Order: sequence, then C-alpha cells, then structure tokens
Amino acid sequence: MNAVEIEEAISALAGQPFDPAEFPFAFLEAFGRKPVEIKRLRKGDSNRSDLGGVLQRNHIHIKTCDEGTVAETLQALKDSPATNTARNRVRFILATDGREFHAEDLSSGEVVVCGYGEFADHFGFFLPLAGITTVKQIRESAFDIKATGRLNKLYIELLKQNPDWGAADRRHDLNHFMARLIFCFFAEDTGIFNGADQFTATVTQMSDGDASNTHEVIAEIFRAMNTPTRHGGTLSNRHRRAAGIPAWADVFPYVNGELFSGSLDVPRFSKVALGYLRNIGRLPWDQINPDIFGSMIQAVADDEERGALGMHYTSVPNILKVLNPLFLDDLRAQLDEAGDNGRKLLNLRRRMARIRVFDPACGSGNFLVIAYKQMREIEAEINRRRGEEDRKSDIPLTNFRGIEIRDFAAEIARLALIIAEYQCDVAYRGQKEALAEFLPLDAENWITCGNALRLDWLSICPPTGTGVKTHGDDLLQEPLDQPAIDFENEGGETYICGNPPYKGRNKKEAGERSDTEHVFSQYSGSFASLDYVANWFVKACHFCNATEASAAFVATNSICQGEQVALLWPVVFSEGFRISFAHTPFKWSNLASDKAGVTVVIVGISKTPGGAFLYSDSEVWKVKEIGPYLVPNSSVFIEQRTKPLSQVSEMYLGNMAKDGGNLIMTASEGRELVEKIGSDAHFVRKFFGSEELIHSKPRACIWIDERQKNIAISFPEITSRIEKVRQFRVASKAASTRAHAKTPYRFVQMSAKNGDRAIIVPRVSSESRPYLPVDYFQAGPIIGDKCFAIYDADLWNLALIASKMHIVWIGTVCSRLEMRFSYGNKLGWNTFPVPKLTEKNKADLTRCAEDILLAREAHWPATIADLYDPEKMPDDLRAAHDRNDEVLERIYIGRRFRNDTERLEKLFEMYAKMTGKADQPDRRAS
DNA sequence: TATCCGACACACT
DNA sequence: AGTGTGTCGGATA
Repeated sequence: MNAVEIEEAISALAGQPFDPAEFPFAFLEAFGRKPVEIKRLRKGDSNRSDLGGVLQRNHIHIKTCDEGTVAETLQALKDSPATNTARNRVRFILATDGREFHAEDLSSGEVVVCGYGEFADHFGFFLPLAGITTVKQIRESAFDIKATGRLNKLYIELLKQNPDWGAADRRHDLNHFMARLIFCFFAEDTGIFNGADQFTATVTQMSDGDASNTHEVIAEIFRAMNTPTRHGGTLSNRHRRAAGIPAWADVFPYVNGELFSGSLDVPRFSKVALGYLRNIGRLPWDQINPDIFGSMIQAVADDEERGALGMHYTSVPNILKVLNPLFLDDLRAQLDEAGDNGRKLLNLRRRMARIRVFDPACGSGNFLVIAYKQMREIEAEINRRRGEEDRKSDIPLTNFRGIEIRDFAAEIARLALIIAEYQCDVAYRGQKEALAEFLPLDAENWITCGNALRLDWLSICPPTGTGVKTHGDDLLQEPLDQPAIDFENEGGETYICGNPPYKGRNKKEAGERSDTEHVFSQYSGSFASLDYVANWFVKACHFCNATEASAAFVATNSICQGEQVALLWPVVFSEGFRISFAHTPFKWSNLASDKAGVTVVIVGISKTPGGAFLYSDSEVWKVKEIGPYLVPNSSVFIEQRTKPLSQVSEMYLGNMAKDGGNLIMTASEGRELVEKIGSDAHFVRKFFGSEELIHSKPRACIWIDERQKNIAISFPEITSRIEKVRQFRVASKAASTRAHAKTPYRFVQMSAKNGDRAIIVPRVSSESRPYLPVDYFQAGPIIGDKCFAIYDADLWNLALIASKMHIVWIGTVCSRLEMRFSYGNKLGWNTFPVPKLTEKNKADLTRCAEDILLAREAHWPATIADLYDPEKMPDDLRAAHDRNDEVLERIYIGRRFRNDTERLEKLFEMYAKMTGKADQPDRRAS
C-alpha cells in the first residue's frame, strides 16, 4: 500500500464506531499488514502481548481499554516486559478507549495524544508500520497526502464522465481545469476569496441535486475570475456587466494570470464527482505545502504513475544538496559578511532580485519552489536588518523558469510557485500585505510545457540586456563608499538546476534516442550509450556559453562511472567547463517502501575558475579539481580497450545461454538428466555463474559440441529442452536472439576457450567485501556470462585481481549496479596499469595467490561469501591478502600505499603515462 | 556478419 | 534487505 491508500484506510477506520476487540486488527490491516499476519495474530500464534492486547513483533503493541484509563494503559504498555523484550523489537505502543487515543514511538520518544476521531490525522506518525520510512516533511504533510488521494478520485471520476477529455488533445484542458480547481480551494481557505469556503459553497448551492448543471456553475465562476473588476485603473463593474456575469459569480475576484484565460470549458460532473469536489473543498487548503504537494500530485494525472501515487516525493534536503553549493551558500555567506551594513545588504538584495533560477526538467516545480522559498528567507533577513520588514519582495516570481514535458506537472509547477509566493508574503510581510497585492496574478508564463531537449533554452530563459548599468532609486539614496555595486552584469546571474529523467541505453525509446542525436549533433562520435540525463548537461553547456550561467543536476551515478565517462565528460570539458562541485553517490530517497532507490550523484559545472567542493554524506572536501569519476585531482578518462594495457593475460566473458532456463538447470535436475542419458553424460556439465561462484552452489547445463549434435538429439530429454530453447529464442523481441533460434542446442555466445582451468571473476558482486571474489578452477566446468575468465593462465594474474589496488581501480573506473561492483574486462582489466613484472615478481605473486587459495581451503566448506564477510573474515585469509598487497604495492612504489586515494592517484598517473595521455591536474590553464 | 560486453529510475530471493 | 539474473543492443573486428 502507498501512503495515499493508507490514509484512506485509516480515515475510513476512524469514521467507524469503535470496536475494542476488533480495533487492533483493523488498525494493522489499514497499515497494509498482510491478511496472513493478521490471521496469525488473531489466532494468537504470533501475538506476543502480555497484557491481553495485540503485539506484532517488529511493529506495535496495542491495547484497547475501559473508558478513562487510556493514560494508565499506555504506561502499562510502556512498562510491559513484552514491549521491552529486545527480540520483540516494538517500535510503537498504542492505547485507546474509543474516546482518547494515545501512542508513542519508542524509537524517538515522540507521542501522539488526541481524540479517537482525530487519530487519522496522525497516520503519518505510524507509516513505518507499512514499511514506509518517512522523511520528516512527509510525516508532517498529512494534508498533502489526503489532498492527493482525493484529487485523484475526482480526476478519475471526471474522466469516466467525460471520456472525450481523456484523449490526447483534451488532456491539457482537464489538467488545466484541475489546476484551476486547486487554486480555488487554496484561495477560499486563505482569504484570497472574500468568504471562507466561498467557492465550494457556491458550487454546492448553485448545483442541481443531480449535478447536471455543475459544469455550468463552475464555468460562470471561472468566467468571472477571467473578467477584470477595474476599468482604467479604478473599480468598475463595466467589464463584468458587459460579460453578463451573474450576481452570485460576481463576488469572485479577477484572477487571470493565464490561469483563467483560454478555454473555460468545464467537464460535466456526476453526483459522485460533485461529492468528491465538496469533500476536497472541506480539506484545510491553507496547510498546503507547495514543494511536497507538487511532487505528490503529479501522479494524479499520470496514468503510468498513478499506481505509485505520491511516491515520487523528492526530499527538501536532497534538493538543497543541489541548490546550496550552486548559489545559496554564496548568498548566505554574503549575508553573513554584510552583517548590519545597510549598503552591503542592499547590494545583496539587488543581486538576488536579478538571479534567475532555471530548471529545464522542472516536473511540478520542486526545485524552483524550494529555491524561491530559500531566497525569500534570505531577503526577509535583509529586510529585517534594514528595518524594512513589510517591504514588498524584490524577487520576481518570473525569475523562476522551467521546462516540463508533462502537461499536468507544468500546470502544477506554475500553481505551486504562485502559492509559494503568497505563503512567503504572508510569512514575511503579513496576511494583509500579502492579500493586497496578490491579485490579479501576473500574466507571464514561466513554465514552458515541451521537450527540453528540443526547445531553445535561450528563448525560454533569455539573457536580458547586458548593456549599461543603471542605478536604482534606492541605491542612489545610499552613500556609496565603494566605486560600484558588486554586480556588473545587468542581466544578472542564472543558475540551472534540476533532476532530469534518467534512462539507460536500453531503456530509451526511438524519440529519446533521436533527442540525443540532436543534442550531440555537433560532436563527432557515437553517444548512443549515454544515459538520457547526459543531454541536459550538454544543453546546459550550450546555454551557459551564451549567458555565463552555471548549472548543477542530479543524475544517475552511471554518468560518472564506466563507459559513459569517456563519452560525456570530454564534451563538457571541451566546452570550457569544469566540475565546480559534486556529491559522491548516494541513494535518492523516495517514499516507496518496496522500491530500491536509485543511486545518484550531483554534479555542478561552471566556467568560473577556482577550487572545487566534493561532498559526501559526512564531509565536504575542498580540492583543486574534481575529475569525471568524482575523484579529486585527476581528470583522466579511462577508455575501453580490447587488449590489456599491461603485460597480463587476456580475460574473456563466459558463455551466454539465452535459453529461457532450459539449457541451464539446477544441480539436481542435472543429476536426473545424467541418469537418463547414461553413457553420454558428458553432455551435462557443471555450470558456474556469479552466484554459483560466490556461494559454491554449482548448477548444471547442457553443453553439446557441434560435432556430437546428432548423438545428443537422440535423447528425448535433451531434445525437449532444446525445443523449448528454440521457441524461447524465436519469441524474443531482440533480433540478435532470434538469429540463434536455428542453433538451439548451443549457447548463443561462447567464450574463447571452454573447459580449461581458469581464473574467474563475477561480473557483479557486493561492495561490502574487502576484496573482489576471484576464484580458480581446475579444468571442467562451463563458465556462464555472469563471470569473466582467464583461461590457462598463471596464478599471479589472480594475485593482481585479488589485490586492494585492483578493487580500488574497478570500484572507480567500472560502472556500478547501485553501489555494487560491476567488473569489466575491457574497462577494468584491460585498462589496469601494472608495472612491468620481473620473473621474480611473478614468482612472488604466484606464491601470494597460492597462499590465498590455501587459506581459503583451510576453511572448507566455507564459501567465498562466508570467507569475505567483512565481519567474519578469518585472520589467516586476511593475512594472506595483506602479504599479497604488500608484495604488489612494493612493486608499484617500493612501499605500502597510505590509503586508497594514494593508490588511485598512482594508478591514474600510470594509466596516463602508459596510454600516452598527459594527465592534466589543472585544466584551468587551457 | 559474428562476436563481445556494459548496463539495467532493477529484480530477485 | 542484501546482493546478483537475464538479456538487450550498440560497438567492434
């Protein structure tokens, strides 16, 4: 269940009569606990309560009680041994008598004390019960979740009533209509309209019982809001009279600002839809939080996202990870520096008034809203220090611009900015001042709906005049003891920011592929392998080159690792940019409980010379330069090679089956098959992939030599499997797979050698192990495509792979799956710089490799996963690795390296030398 | 054309 | 929650 569904279930429960016996189960059910769990709790099997209540392990201890004893009951729950038994891991305690409702989060000590009827308002408090790890903002945003759920219902009902509005060409109208509705709800609850609930009340009163004329009522109200109440600057009913606005609609103010212009068509309502509308109107819309609401609500109109309703919330701290280093930190530093100096404060205010924030993938305006609110906060502090508390804001909303491809999100982004402006005015200047200047809305359109990769950004966020500087009035009133104001650029500064969509190579659609071709058209080479998000960096370069702006985006970490590095960053650097700040990979949190978050980086690019800041979760590192791997002071690109750079053996990919699970089988299936085919058992071979290697659980596979094909197909057990492979390959959507349907008796891709003894490395493995899980096999097994293999090789190759030097290299240069290591031969092994090894070196390393293998063997049958568990790694194995590192690192520099940073620096330096690329630690010179 | 291999707003236990 | 599958499709020889 998602947060919206839980809110609905909890509200429904709160509305029902209190049933003391049933309540605990109903409560848990509402939080999405599985029916099986509830059944077992009812039966008592899993109920650990020692107070006659209900205790679900890992979650909650609930007890219903007699009236008036809630406080005592909660205390009893708190003191109960069952609650305090560590293995029960009770997170919450809850007591209620149907009148009062008390609960406590034992992990934080936070409490909820409310009337029984209001407990639904606190559902956010209990969201961990549903496996949803909440960010603070969301927990406090009960309103936004409720509103999202209710609006979604209305949206679907309206689509049902007005199927024609669902067509592509009418969707915009429906989206626009929803935005107008939301504005009205907000306006009627915040004093923008004259009476409280004026909109909802009017629609309710004027509608017929069957809602048959509701669309006409709303249309009239909208028409009023699109008709001025002034003529020639003075109040006049002239326009309204001319338009024939009825008296009951005439009470609504003139709003427009494009919100109420254009088609005023309103969809037809059903009784149900009208009910939803009234229900939504009753919500306290003054509690709306535009940065949260926006990101939740975009799911309302998006067919694909509706299932994940409200789940794509982007947390404010994460957005600030982009905005703070990009420009907010600098503004705050200038504020600090200004102290109470009126002139300096004024300069800062003037500077801020000309800052434009541009998000070319703005969604529902999250980044823009947060940037606006942060800037207003700084401005308010300036005005406070200057004694101008109720001064009108100098920060124009029109300086916050965006591009968004989804129509509804674009509508919401504009609305969110309007609401943010109003809320900031109320907060910093007061309700009266806010109201006085709010209407009518500014008519300029700041959010463009379209494909950011096809639009000309300069036309959407044009560089304003860069001509002669004019001194503003209030500047001239101030005595200047400095020759000029701090900012010469009349056009002001522009900051590009955002979180554009990520889409990997194989996930891009034809249109998206052609977008990339378009954006990269002026560069030679192929950029098809780049993630979709890379386009935004390049567009930003082009924009910044025309206007002296700087940019920072959130992006998938894969643009700073693996093959994409050598594609994207040379382009960015060749445009004259450097990485001015970056955030090392972290999980981009969202609300989804079941979805693994994507791992992202934040990269800021700029043309301004200077140092750079490298952020990680725990620290900030000021460095001279940040390289494309987000490693300090090394800007080399590693390019794939088909042959090793160093004098090491060649490594090949294992065999790729593409068999639909028919050539490869479990070990026991393999044994059965062997029994059936008897003497020709050599057709069944041991099979090793990553899993099998790391956990020592070999599978089996059918392996048929081309020449023995005819013998093999004489066994019906083999033939039936082969036929299934053929069917599977024929049905594949990939032409490359279909092509192999003709040879279903063999794997589609075969490794260079098979069956020989081999050093093998898994392609993907956990990042938590201190060394890569490399292993060595005697002749026999077939190696799957989840592994790389070096066949018939000397063991010193294994010593290299098992070293710290290598894991550091692979972790930096190769791509990652989430944070996991993703090994590559072309990118990681073939590029690995190794000093020329003497025969003595090789002998020493071989000895080290043997020692590692022997140490492992001593712990048989422990698997590699067991042995390399960072907590449990045996001392003798650790010692063997240590000796290996010692020997190898002495070969590199004659001593041990101090840390991984030093290891990387050496490796990058060697790579640059060996490939003939000069490492340029300082590119600013060029 | 036949391999090869990096990547996966993930996909399994 | 920890940790690797299966296969697509662009690149390269």
